[in-house]
Amino acid sequence: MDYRRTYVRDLFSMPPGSSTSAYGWVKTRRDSKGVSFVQLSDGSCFRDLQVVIEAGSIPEEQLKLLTTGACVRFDGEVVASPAAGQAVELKATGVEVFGPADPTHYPLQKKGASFEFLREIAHLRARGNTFGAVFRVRSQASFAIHKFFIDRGFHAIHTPIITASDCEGAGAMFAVTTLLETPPHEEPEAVLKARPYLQDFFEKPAYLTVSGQLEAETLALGMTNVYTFGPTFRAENSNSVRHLAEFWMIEPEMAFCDLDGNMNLAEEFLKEVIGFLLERCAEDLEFFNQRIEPELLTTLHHVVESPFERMTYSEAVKLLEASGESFEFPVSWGSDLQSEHERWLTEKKVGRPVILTDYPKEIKAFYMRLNDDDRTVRAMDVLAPRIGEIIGGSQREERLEVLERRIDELGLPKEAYWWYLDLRRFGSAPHAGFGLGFERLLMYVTGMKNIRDVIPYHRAPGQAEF
RNA sequence: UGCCGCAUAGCUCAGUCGGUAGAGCAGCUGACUGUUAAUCAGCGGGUCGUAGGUUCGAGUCCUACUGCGGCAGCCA
Repeated sequence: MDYRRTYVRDLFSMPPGSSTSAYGWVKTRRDSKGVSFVQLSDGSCFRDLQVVIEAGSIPEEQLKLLTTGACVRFDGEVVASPAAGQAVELKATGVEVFGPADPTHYPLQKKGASFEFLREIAHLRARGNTFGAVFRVRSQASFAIHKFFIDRGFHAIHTPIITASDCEGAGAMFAVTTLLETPPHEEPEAVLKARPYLQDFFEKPAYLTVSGQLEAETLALGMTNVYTFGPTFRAENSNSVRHLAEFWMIEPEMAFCDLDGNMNLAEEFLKEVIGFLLERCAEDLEFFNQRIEPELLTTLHHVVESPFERMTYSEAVKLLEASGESFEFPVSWGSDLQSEHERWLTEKKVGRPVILTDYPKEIKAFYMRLNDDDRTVRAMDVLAPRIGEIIGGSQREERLEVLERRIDELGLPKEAYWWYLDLRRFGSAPHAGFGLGFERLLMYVTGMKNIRDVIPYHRAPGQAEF
């Protein structure tokens, strides 16, 4: 056995008469008087292979083992199918059962199960249509993202996953410590209190990263265009269909780039990645369009073909105030937009992705470049129909005095930012970048409604099985 | 974390006014020469999430707890 062999995907284009083997897992078996049919899947593509087993061609006791979930190899001949539903099929001459699956205990069945149930058996769900398709799209999307940046001369960089500075300011963090190596019955809280952090592994508090942005900026101011694509952790107690405690984030950072350039990159990025997937994952996306989100292909093509709407936060607030809609939360300049506001803008008002810019400085991070009005910053959020905010970014504050003033205003520990401020002290440059949640992109592209269903094993409050 | 909802067969669900539980699928047995979520006949399958309470009687009403889901917030 070798990975270089025929996959189910390949069988569909083999000429009738070819002798071959097919490895995979049984989805269903249908029996008739003199013939049985097995749907075989190996995850190499969306389609199943129909295997035809004529009576007597394999031993009766082997046939009985071919139940849903069983892992097998069929040997046989590719033949033109006489029935509708598939062009070719495999006429079996032999079978080897690698792993039977007792049908009275195997939790999957040929009929669909709820996503909630499948989450509980996440170790088996990749065998079904939906999750096979999700994870194939995830793989291709990952490739498309790297290709997009590498094609444009960006350098892939790896920012640290463990960070010893509490200054990223993007939400609650997971502590990283070796102080808990003592057995739990020795009361870890007491241990933590009794022993100063000086005795911990890093000799200071350490955390899992919530963003690689600040580190990415340091590489951009030396290598010009860089990007990260790695795991990110947020310890927020958030229980929603679009948040995870562990997720993958893409963060490009560009020197000699302003907010307009940043918006151009974000728009190009979404268009190219989605366009790539429309081509490369056509069968999988067709499935999502039929079974998950009826408007999927229409909206994806629309995103690829039409320019994104761009407006300032202030313009958006005016539109919302004039909308006549009765929102649960009132709209007023200076407060952050609620989900319902973002949804109205992108779904009802514009009907395609919208980029909002120039938010009030009070509701955005300290590192965003201050506008001349001294009230707004060069921030941008890309909002997409169905899922809301998909990208958040900004032009960064490159002026040392302004950045120091912002840090002081917000009462942040300036000493901790010494290296970040050094960038502005020595050879500072206008620069910009954004962050994109990989799983949010996958939700958008597949139409899946819950972020927990676009990652193999989700991490959320109280959820760390597998 | 707040609000709302749900929890009944392996899965998806129904269960009326409170009267000791039902369907489809899956499983098992059989029928059928090519099926496509095959079809047809028969069979088995339940401590109704847990613990209390009200009642002659609770799947059904009440309380608490647990689990899950949705919405909101936090954001990517």
